[in-house]
Amino acid sequence: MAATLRDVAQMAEVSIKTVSNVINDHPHVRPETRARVQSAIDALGYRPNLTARSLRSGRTGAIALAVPEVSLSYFAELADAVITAAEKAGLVTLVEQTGGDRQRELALLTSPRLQMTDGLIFSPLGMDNDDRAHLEVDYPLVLLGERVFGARCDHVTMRNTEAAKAATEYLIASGRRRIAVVGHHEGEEIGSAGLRMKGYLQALEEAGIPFDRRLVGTTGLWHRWNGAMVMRELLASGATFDAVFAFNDNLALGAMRVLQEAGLRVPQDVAVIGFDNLEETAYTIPSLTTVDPGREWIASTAVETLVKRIAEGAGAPEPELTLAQFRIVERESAPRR
Amino acid sequence: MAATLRDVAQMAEVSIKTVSNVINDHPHVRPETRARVQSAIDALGYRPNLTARSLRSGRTGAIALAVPEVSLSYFAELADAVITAAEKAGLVTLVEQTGGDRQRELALLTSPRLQMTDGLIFSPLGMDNDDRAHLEVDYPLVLLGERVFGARCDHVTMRNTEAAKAATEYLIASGRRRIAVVGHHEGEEIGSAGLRMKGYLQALEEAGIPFDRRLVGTTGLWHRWNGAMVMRELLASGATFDAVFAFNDNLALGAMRVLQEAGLRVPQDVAVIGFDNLEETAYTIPSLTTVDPGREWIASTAVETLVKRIAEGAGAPEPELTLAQFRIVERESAPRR
DNA sequence: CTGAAAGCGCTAACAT
DNA sequence: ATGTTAGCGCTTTCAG
Repeated sequence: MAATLRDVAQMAEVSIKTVSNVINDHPHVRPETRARVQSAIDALGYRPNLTARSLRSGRTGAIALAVPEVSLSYFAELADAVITAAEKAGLVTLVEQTGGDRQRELALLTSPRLQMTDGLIFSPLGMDNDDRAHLEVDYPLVLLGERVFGARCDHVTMRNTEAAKAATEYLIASGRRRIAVVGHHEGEEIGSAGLRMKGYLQALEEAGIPFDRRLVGTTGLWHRWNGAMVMRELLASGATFDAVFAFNDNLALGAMRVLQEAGLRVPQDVAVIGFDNLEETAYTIPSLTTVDPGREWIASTAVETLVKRIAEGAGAPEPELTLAQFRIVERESAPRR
Repeated sequence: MAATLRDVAQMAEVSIKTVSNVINDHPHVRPETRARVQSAIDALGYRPNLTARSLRSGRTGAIALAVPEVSLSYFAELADAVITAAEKAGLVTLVEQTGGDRQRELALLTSPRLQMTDGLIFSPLGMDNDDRAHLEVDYPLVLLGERVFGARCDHVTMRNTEAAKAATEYLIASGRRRIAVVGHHEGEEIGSAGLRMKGYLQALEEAGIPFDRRLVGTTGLWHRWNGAMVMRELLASGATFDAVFAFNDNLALGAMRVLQEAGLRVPQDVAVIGFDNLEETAYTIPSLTTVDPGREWIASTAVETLVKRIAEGAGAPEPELTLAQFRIVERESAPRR
């Protein structure tokens, strides 16, 4: 059996309170007493029981991170960043997977499993804007992503439309005029696809380039394979284009591979720009020009925001929407000029 | 303030114990009483306090998973599998990152943060065999990976040498004779590189193919970029080969890309086989033949083993070494014939 | 500066 | 079938 405060107190011949004072670095302990207590702690190999501490203090020292799947590159890198940021704040991270399934997402929000944590960082995929009432929960919650806007909780996300517009403008500035997109979701207004499409359209319009529906590649999923498939369709359709804006890096990599397979040179014949700045995009051949949506910043800001909410308890200020800075990472697949 | 057992008991006009019985599905509760309690629970929105339950029961319902980095594909997919398996067992998973750093790995083993969990699934990278005494801890621990063998704790891992031998034999059976390897670690005997190299050498020897040192590509890190670099060196060296066995999929993908860039056809001119069976290898072009080392099985077995240990407490049977079945996944980069 | 004692919310042994 | 009660190990008033 592990040693308890009581054991230490007994051994050091002081009260339990004094031991507690020593452990929590409270002042008002005579150096001499402190030393005696400390040696008892060492002798017994005492380690405070965090569960008991949690019960008493109402804090667990853990946060939950809920994502669709950690094995998807974007979420893997997000999880890495969140875990690292949480650790710096002295918190451990408990990872939940929802599979991007609306039912599981809603269930998670009221799961007793969350009781083990002080708060939740939540990246839904299956929920939509009509579900936003479900996000009014009685524990600290920070929302990520672009499935839901206007919920009464803190929300940290990226500037999808602006970033997509900038990506498109970047291609235009480098002299491209016929820019295909890959990853469109028909009829979607919010959500990554909808918002990025909007940015693309804005950029075209401002540049006076007519929108050509034949250059739109539609695909629900955004895995590498989908990018390849969509690009095959575009090529087969006979459409001509000199650049591709893929709505994420997986799509871009799949599309790029098919372009090369078809004998088209990237970037000479077709420039390719992605979105996400996954680590591996620096090492592909050619390396991928992409939008860094500020993933690291989002992760650390989400943790900071959550930590603040946890500290505040109730009676806190209004929830905020915070947007990350993005930047275009220029690499080989789409040089600036 | 959240409702407690007491509040529910008061509202339902029963004792606290009866409420507890209802919640824990104990028998000996009259249906009528049960219904009354249940409606009080619903009315108050009562949710059991897991922290209190933990303190009382000595179980937290959480396990820890420690990996180098969740953003590395292999560990991302491992984490996905572990989290999923743990969830099936009613456990949540707390993810810790060590960065593959020996000091952090050792520190983690004695971290108070583990107090929040019932046990640990640990995949070290920086530790070596001499550190195995550190794995004798007083909580349930399941070791993964191939950095440490013979420690006094359960160990679930893959058949590295056998699988590597089988991969090499597969290439030989398909008619290849000059098989390059990518990912060698000079002088390593255990660890993924050492064990896989051993399997490669065994296969060559049994087939009567002389070992050619010029076909060995050495690289400490196993990212895609390293595979590309090593392959460039091999090609530049003038060495000739008709197949490549890469010690993991990242290396294989990097190498394959460089081969194609150099105008060599995969698999016609050079066959490529990897190791890991990452999800994305099914979707590369060409798709990658690779060794599935049994990652899913390892994850679920690790969780099962840990659950068993947790249930047993002390006075338990000897720790076991369990090895996953592997299989060769035949895809385009190295057809069977 | 230190000690005594009251709980945090729950479970389980023991009573009825 | 249901009620009473003693802690799990800690923090934290409140006294001394």
